[in-house]
Amino acid sequence: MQYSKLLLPTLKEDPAEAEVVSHKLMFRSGLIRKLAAGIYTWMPAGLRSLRKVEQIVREEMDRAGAQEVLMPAVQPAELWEESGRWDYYGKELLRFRDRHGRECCMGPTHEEVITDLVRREVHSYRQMPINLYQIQTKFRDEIRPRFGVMRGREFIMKDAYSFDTDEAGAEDSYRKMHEAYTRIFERCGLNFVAVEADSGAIGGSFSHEFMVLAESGEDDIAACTCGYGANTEKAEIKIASEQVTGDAPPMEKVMTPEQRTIEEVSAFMGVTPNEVAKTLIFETDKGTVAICLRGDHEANPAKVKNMLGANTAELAEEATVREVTGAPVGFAGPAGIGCPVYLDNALKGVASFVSGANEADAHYKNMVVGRDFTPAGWADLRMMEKGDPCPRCGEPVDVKRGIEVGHIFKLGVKYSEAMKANFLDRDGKEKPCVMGCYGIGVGRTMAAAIEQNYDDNGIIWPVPLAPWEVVILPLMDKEGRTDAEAAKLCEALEKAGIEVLVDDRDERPGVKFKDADLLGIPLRITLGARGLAEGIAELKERASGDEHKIALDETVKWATDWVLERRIL
RNA sequence: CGGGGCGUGGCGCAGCCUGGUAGCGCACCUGCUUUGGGAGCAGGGAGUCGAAGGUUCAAAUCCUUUCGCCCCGACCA
Repeated sequence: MQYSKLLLPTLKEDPAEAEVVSHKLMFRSGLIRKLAAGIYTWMPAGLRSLRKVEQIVREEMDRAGAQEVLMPAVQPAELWEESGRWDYYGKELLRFRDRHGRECCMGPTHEEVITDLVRREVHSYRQMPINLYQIQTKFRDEIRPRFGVMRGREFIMKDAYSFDTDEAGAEDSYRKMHEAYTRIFERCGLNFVAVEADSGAIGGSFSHEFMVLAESGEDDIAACTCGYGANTEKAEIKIASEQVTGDAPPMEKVMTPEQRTIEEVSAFMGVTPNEVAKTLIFETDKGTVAICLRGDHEANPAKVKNMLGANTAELAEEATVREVTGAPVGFAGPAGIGCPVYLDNALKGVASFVSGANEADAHYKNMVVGRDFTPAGWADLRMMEKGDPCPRCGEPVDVKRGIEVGHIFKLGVKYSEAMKANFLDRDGKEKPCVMGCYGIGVGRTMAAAIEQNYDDNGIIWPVPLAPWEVVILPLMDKEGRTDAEAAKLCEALEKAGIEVLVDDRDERPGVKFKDADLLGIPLRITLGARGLAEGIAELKERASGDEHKIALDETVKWATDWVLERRIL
């Protein structure tokens, strides 16, 4: 491939709008261009990498016995009404009407479509297990798209759906996907972990997320040396559940004008934040509740939802807070509040604490559970933190940042029951299919690879994802020998099955070096007048920076071997 | 949606406070020189200053409205 004929526009400067490394580098190196918020065009070089991720995904899905299909992007509202998600899915679902006034949406996911397909075509246990997947454009009207293709509104996703006759079969399908995902991310050259996760809006009984470890990740994951890993919103916190008691003096009201935050209140009262209980008001579809946590802990809405069996749980508006507490925001407390109060288990370790008095500018001290108020219940309601005990082995966990590149769910019969995707079993009885669904963000995986592999000069592609494996830089010379050698070398390498980019542009050497680094091609071959005079090519590895002077007639073999060793199959 | 910020040649920005000629760097085109880490000189093309109203002799600049985009919070591959 000749650079001079490619649309590969590189930029010297970072785009003003980009924040994270992968977004900056994908933009600067000409891989993507933006059309609108969260909507991107894949440029030729970017598409090559994207296709490589897709191809790895495709090969591993096929290897796991899944069959590729391609479903429509536009979906009729009726299916969503049937599953119950037309009302439930919210504004993220882009809805519109066609010319006849029929309601439609852009598919954010395809459980409805696939379930419809399977209920029409699969009627017997003999046709299962079956796993169908596609690699297709999804649209989710995110409130705030960001980080380039990492959180776009339109994005490419691989989604797979398995159908089994029973639980055991479904678990086997799930395990196969877990294995396939592990292979996929290994082949992409990524450093990742699979962690237990909350199943959220998709629903279902359990799920795992595949997380690429990177500082810019949007998720916190708890990891333990014993092998346990979980999203911190999912991670179960097991602590001593014995209530600590002490001889606390009677509860006493203290005036605390303008002291609202935990820091302010604890400083004012002369206690540490873990002796203060913070009270948060949540509005849920099961009613308004108050959650009490130790002052230094963070509330976990996912656990609040799960405790109540609610679909939604959001921090309440100021008006609601005033209504239940009778005070401005900042003075809520468990005693005398106008809604049920649930306490986080960690408060069992606090004999008496400071908390809001549900009155402007006032807090109580020496507050004791049971004596001064009666909670509606105790539960694990907070985010796991670094140092909390591992639920499996009890050792302290570490917390790291991760990018969610894949998520697998065991769905059970949620959709098949709602949409009557039934089959006749061996015993002649009609039963709902047991489902699983499995997603991979294809573009996000590519961006995650960049987040994990870059330096000041640009991208450092893992060989399996690089748009080209080798770049040849013929430097200018008067006789034009370097161009001729480059063309010869390119042809020979391509014949050997290597993907080659020749920078045949009429540019100065510095420009070619900079662009080659920026684009992150794993192996660079420089052909200059100096080297040619000695009969050598200069090879440089992008990742390590190691340089090798190789005789011209051995270059093809050397480079081919180098690349083949690094392809992960 | 709440909070903060930005819209000026393709990209990155200055100019706006204190109205009066639209400017800089990169990129682009032509020529000459140069050629091992983003060259130099000369010449050139390209902007209804996001849009619409208003104030004014005069608006990129002041006022109003509106659209778009980015960043911080709640959602997710």
